[in-house]
Amino acid sequence: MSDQTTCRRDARPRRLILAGAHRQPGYCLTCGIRAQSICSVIDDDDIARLAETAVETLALPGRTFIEEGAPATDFYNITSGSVKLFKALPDGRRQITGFATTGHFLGLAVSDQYAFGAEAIDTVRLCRFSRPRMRQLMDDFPRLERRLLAEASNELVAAQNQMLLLGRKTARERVASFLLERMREARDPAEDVPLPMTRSDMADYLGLTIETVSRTLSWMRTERLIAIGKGHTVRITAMERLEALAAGES
Amino acid sequence: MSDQTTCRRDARPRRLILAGAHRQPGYCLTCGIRAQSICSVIDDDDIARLAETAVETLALPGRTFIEEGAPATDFYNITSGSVKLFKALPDGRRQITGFATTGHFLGLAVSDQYAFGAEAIDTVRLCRFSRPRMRQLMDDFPRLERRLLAEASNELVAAQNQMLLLGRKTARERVASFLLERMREARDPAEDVPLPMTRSDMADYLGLTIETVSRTLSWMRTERLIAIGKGHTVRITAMERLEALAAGES
DNA sequence: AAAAGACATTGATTCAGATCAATTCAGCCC
DNA sequence: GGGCTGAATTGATCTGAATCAATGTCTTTT
Repeated sequence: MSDQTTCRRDARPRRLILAGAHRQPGYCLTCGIRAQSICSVIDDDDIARLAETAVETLALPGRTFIEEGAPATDFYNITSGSVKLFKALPDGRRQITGFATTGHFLGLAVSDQYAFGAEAIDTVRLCRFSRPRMRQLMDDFPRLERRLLAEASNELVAAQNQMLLLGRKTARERVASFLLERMREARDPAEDVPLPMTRSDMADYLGLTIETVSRTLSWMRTERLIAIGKGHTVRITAMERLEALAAGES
Repeated sequence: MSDQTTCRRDARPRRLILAGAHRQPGYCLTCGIRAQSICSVIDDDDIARLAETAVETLALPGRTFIEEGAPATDFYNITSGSVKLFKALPDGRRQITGFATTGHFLGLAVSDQYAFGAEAIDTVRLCRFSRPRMRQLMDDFPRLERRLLAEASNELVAAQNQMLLLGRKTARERVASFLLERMREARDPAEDVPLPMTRSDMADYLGLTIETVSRTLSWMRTERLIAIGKGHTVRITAMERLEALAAGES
């Protein structure tokens, strides 16, 4: 009976992915707790009521599943994979406003249009809700609303950090900040930081060009701050100095 | 008896400013509706319960009432006046992440430290809550939580726009975007845009220097896009061209 | 294994905006 | 009105990152 108070459920064709579907790590939709954890607000009755509210979809790498400016009809929860969020100018200039991974919510707009686009980096599993359904869910599960507020607050803090980076940091400081952010994001055992995105994505995230990103990474290598590994990874070899650089202390 | 369902209340020494205190326009704390409007979730009993939850404070121009990195003990609602929010680097470089005016909430942090500083531009009237009190309020009034989520969503959209501006727009595009934003913010009858902040604030908001801001405004004047008025105002004389410039179409 | 294409690095040059440096202007307070 | 002070403008020069241009290095395909 312990499963009755657990968020984890197996996959079925059309269902609400509460968490941990496909045996991958995930977050409870209503409380934000990791997949295997107990989630007291959800029981079998709740799950039966919710079963038909969401559609599971798959987005292949490179697929833009949210178009900037399009009518904001749906709301998404990322079940696995990672996504880049961006805004663009008419002449093609692009700013990546953030990366989102497993457990993140997308499409929370007050406006009736999406304010940003979203594109799959690798293969992404998504849980899609209609907007009225989402409203219903928030009414039925107040903890969901609290969870969304917490996530929005965190994103706001991240956005403010990014504004400081884009408005006032040098190229070296930007790249250092980015590497440390990636490290914290992907809490691997070692200090090997995975960089699954291209140089172009890094540049569009940091407000630089691909050449400057590349040059800066090379400079960091010659300065023995990092070691550039095989297959889009970087090892930080002088954490203290990199942190000082990212914080703008040099 | 119609006052029982109205948010508007007169001022008392220590009280929750629900809205419209001091006969100034304001917003209902729980529903976000303007001062004079009906707010069905608040009645006299609620008001009695809430009466002692907040402290009204005054911040004089230039006063920093939230210190970046300080323990996040309080939560604020701006009752009147305008505020600049900012982050700084150790060497003094500064990024203004936004301006907040009447009705806005500040200090909504998941972390236990403030992620940004806040300084009064003019004289600011504030309604201050302790964090536990705020949590209590959110439990008692679910609409407050919804209101905060809506505000956070809007701020997130604004933050994404600002990231695009800081990462990818030219100085001219930045200043044009800023003027239009100010115009929309202060929906005056005429096209006279008030700019109460200094050139230094504008520069720190747009990721530029004061010289570049000044030069760009002068250029816009010679190009007959704007007319610079007396006492920190600007009149937009070529809306279409300015909008095209802000959108990056030239 | 070779070819093709995308992605990444490195070099040379340019330029938008920063920095340094005077003025000029707008409030203020006697 | 006449200094006084901080803010704003304007000019001259410099520089960090962009742009232009090869070259090099992975991946995928066949």
